[in-house]
Amino acid sequence: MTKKLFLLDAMALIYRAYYALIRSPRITTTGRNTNAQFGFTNTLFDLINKEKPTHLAVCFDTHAPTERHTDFSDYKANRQEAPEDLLASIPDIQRIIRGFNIPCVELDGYEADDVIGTLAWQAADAGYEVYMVTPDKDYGQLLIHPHVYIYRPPYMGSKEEILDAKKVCEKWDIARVEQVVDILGLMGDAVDNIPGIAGVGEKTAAKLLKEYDTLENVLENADNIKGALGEKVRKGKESAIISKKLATIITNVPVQFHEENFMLKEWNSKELIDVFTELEFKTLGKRILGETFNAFQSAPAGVQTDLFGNVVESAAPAPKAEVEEAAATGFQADKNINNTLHSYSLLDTPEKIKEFITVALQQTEICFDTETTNIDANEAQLVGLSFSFSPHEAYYIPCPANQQQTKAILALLNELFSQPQITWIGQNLKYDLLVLKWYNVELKGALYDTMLAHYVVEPEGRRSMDLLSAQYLGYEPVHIEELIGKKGKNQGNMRDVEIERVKDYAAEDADITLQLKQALHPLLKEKDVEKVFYEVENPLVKVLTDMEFEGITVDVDFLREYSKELEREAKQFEQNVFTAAGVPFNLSSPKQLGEILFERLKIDPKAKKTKTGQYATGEDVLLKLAANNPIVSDILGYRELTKLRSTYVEALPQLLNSKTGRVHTSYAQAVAVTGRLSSNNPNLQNIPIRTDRGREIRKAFIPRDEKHTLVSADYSQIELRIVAAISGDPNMCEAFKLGKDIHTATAAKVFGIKDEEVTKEQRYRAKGVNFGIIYGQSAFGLADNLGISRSEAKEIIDNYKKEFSGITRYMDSTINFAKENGYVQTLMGRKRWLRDINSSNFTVRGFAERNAINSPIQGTAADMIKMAMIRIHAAMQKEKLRSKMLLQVHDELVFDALIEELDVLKPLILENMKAALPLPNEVPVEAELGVGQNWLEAH
DNA sequence: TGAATCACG
DNA sequence: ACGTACGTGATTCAG
Repeated sequence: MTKKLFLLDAMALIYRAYYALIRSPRITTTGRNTNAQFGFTNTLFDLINKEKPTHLAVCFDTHAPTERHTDFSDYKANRQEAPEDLLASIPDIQRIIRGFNIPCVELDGYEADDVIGTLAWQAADAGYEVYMVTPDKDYGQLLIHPHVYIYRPPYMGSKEEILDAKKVCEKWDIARVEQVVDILGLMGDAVDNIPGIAGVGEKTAAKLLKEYDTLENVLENADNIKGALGEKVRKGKESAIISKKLATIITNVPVQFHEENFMLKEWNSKELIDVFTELEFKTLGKRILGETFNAFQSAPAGVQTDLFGNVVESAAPAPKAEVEEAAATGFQADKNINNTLHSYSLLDTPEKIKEFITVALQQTEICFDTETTNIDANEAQLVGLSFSFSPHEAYYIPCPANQQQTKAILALLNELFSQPQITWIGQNLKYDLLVLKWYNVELKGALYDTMLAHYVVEPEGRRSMDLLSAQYLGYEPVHIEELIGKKGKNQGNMRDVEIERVKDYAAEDADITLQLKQALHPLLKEKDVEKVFYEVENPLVKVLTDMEFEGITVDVDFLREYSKELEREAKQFEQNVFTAAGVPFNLSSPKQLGEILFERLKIDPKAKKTKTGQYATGEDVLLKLAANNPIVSDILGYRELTKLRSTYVEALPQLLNSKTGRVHTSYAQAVAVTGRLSSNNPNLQNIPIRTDRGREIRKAFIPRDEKHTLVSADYSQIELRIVAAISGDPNMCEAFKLGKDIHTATAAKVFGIKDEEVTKEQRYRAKGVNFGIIYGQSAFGLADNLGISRSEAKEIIDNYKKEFSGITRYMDSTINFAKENGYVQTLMGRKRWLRDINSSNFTVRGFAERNAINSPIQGTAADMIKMAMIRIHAAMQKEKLRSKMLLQVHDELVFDALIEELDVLKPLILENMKAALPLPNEVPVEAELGVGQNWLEAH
């Protein structure tokens, strides 16, 4: 058997693991970030399992300076300090490596690539196949030696990749691997601060080498190179020579390859168990160490769940002697069970489907998933359905392109779907429900959406099924890209993929989702978020499905006319700006605009720059300059009109559904950390209203026909009512109870006058403070926002704090709660974790503190309207109304109302909105309702 | 792909 | 001394 040596570039892999999960970091209950430890361990374990190396070593860099640093002081000079979390992970990772009984190699004065290069060549000389495990392309130069390869572990959905000399040459577009150092010398490396030749990148370097073969030859012939490139090369000669030297990996480092040291040995399980327990690697620990790992786990104390997440009696922890024995022996883990032990059946005849239905009818919980032709559920055709009710077992029913046949299959399944006692489990069920609704299929039972379970357990970060599977099951499922290719114009269609492959993919999805449900289910209780999950999020799914199915009618002719008008006016503004500037330029480019305003016209000597070094030209900046510079109002005018045109007026008519001719937005139910919905494709939650020209666009949203009219109902000052209610501040509660205008009442208190004496300006300022409170604003921010002095702002805030001391108390106690518990929560128990709340960094902590104040307010409002939607939806069904709920805009609901139903519908909406979530301290909830021939009129 | 800008609550 | 309001999504430019 050939001997296979794997050499791991530790730091490169650690960095990659850390940043791969940066958007949804793994945090332990004690607040440690374990991205790097998790990712590295996963990679290492998968590698051992899959590639079956006979020999293995991990190479680290040391802190000692290398020859490269002494020769060239800028080397790696602009490399940023690694994040704290990442550095803290290194000792853990070294413990893990020790646990696997793998040697760590490091040598002062040399970098990991030098050590790896030297060992690789020695081992290859000794007859090994050597794989250097790294994402770094620079290693390509070492492939001069046959039997040495680069192994790039799987990353972010792409498969692992083994690079030989030929593949490396293809990647760089060069003829021989020897040229890797030449290309690096020419182009440099921004990460390591290797300069190369200024203005020469990868493509140019490859071109030069095609002609001149080596870097030295390029430099010798510099005088023959024409044009700007020749100039660059002549200027960069010296730099190129240094760069090549820096990029050359040293292969005669004083290390010796001794094969007995690098041989894979038995693991030190005790060490591994200790580290994994400490890092809270539950599923990963189990995957690597097998069932025995559970026996060592103390938390959660002996709780295990059965197939459907019900708590069952757990086995007693293993006796001490057994523990010692297991630790002493060491043992290899089972293979990835998902790959080997599953049974996925293809149900491609009516008989098989019927047989399946008979079994499925016995179940109370079934996991299912649809395969379709389109990511837009409203345009999708069904390609197949998969089901699972037992882990590692799943069924796939293909649906032919012939829609009649597909309907016949669905007719068979309808008996199953209409069972009221079955709970349907799925990941993002709204999608599947919507696809089925277009086939007239409706699910009668309750829903259990794993995406939403994860949302309430961990509202931040992403939750694609692939990610959840990796995180909670330690298993990487088949990626959809492997079937239909990457997103883009060449993306294929699920319909064209071989049925066997779709079966494996689809069945696995249902299987994994079922397992995910089991993994997530105990966390709902652990984190105490069951209420919001069962009473708010899951029941909302069917409501949103129906809203997305309906869509809203858009008056395209009106928009076309309006577009022309906006274009005409925008041109005029643009002309005015060009005239004032004395030169035409791209007014849509903030960069060019900044240069014109602040360098050419010099309208503000104190112009501020953004963090990227450009001039800031945002609306707030420009408004301050508007008084003295007439050009500014033309710029703002242009901005307003082009924004309206490109984002709404031109975009909306492109998004009409092919079947309905209406616009169907999609609501994201698991995106906003506070619990709000968000709307996309198109976003119908940001249709203009604040300016006259913008507001016009609302006229384009109209009822579906002459028998209908639009109804809009919105909560009045809901967030401030929630502040009053949960803070219990007597003055603010009182104002609401008396039905006062809250901003006027606030102004009266703050300025010490009667309600009737409050001026417009005073009310405006009080409104500013009220909003500031909701966001945790400072005096500076208030001053900036209201355009008043800082001292004035401070006085107002001080008065506010005195008059509404309950609110100040609430803010302080909320922050304290967050500091002690690490989270804040809404009235429905929706939580947001604030891991930075105790940070020593002022800015970071400040951000967390403002979140602590704002999230319960914004989140409670979100809970309330979601519950109102569920109630209204149910009441409309009960009354058999044919009017439809169409849109939700955070505190507003829009309906297509059958005119004859208005008398029933209006009170039904208002009463359910008000009663959806009663507030403490008897603070009343008010809602208002309007009717009109378009959205503007109704609002 | 990220930054800047701006639409909404 | 520092930076300064919460939550979203779409469009445009530019590297």
